[in-house]
Amino acid sequence: MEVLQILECSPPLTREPLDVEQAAAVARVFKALGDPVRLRILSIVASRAGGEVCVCDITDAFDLSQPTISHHLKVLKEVGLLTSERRASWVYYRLVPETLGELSALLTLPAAAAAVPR
Amino acid sequence: MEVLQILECSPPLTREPLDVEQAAAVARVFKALGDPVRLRILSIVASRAGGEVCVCDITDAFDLSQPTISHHLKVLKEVGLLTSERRASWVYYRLVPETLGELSALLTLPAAAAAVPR
DNA sequence: CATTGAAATCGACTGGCATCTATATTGACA
DNA sequence: TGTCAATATAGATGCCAGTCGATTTCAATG
Repeated sequence: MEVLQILECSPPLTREPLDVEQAAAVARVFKALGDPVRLRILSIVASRAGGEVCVCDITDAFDLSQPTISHHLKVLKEVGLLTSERRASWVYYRLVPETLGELSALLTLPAAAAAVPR
Repeated sequence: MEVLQILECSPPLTREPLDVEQAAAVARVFKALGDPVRLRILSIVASRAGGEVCVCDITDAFDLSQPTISHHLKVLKEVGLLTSERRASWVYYRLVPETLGELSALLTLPAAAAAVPR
């Protein structure tokens, strides 16, 4: 649950080695991203104007059973990449931008290395 | 092998949904990052001044067998995060910064969402 | 050319994960 | 309150992945 807090304290990979605890927490998040279905789900939610996506819309986008989609949503939620809110009969998921931002920062290159000539 | 090329063509997650092929390629890389041992290995290599790390140094940093470390290095190499070079009896691994950079870009938030006030 | 040390490959074991079907829960509404 | 639709949970199954010990490959060097 405190994945985001650990992410906030983890230095970029290029700065210093991760300690065991940091590596475990960060790996949990990347593992969640390490499935093509979850990546597509995340990109659907993250790119949706308005920020919200109903579960039924996500399910329609895949050729998978409803429980399977529900499982993937749960995984993404558990690692802090998504949140959900129920309104009436429907559940809406939205991105947690902070978590994605921390991950991006973790992978950021130092300015020198970022310049890639030719 | 063309993982880097697909990464280069993949839009940020917040921009538009990934297609099936992009998601598969990107997931391969994130799956490689989804193991705490590999994350630590990567951070050791990425943060090393000089850019190079000998396998023996990596092995020493873990309480795992040499074949296990070798296996993890192979995984990181297969997804384009590391390269290796043999010199004399030793093999040196170094980071492929482009791949890390592409991943970071993939997770980048639009400027508006990136501003996270306390 | 034999030996030694570094690293990779092989084969086996085991635990975990993606997926499914079936069932439960939740909320709306007649 | 009973039914229906949307999600979540439970349980089962088949496969993949992390780890190990044993072995092989490769290069240096005596």
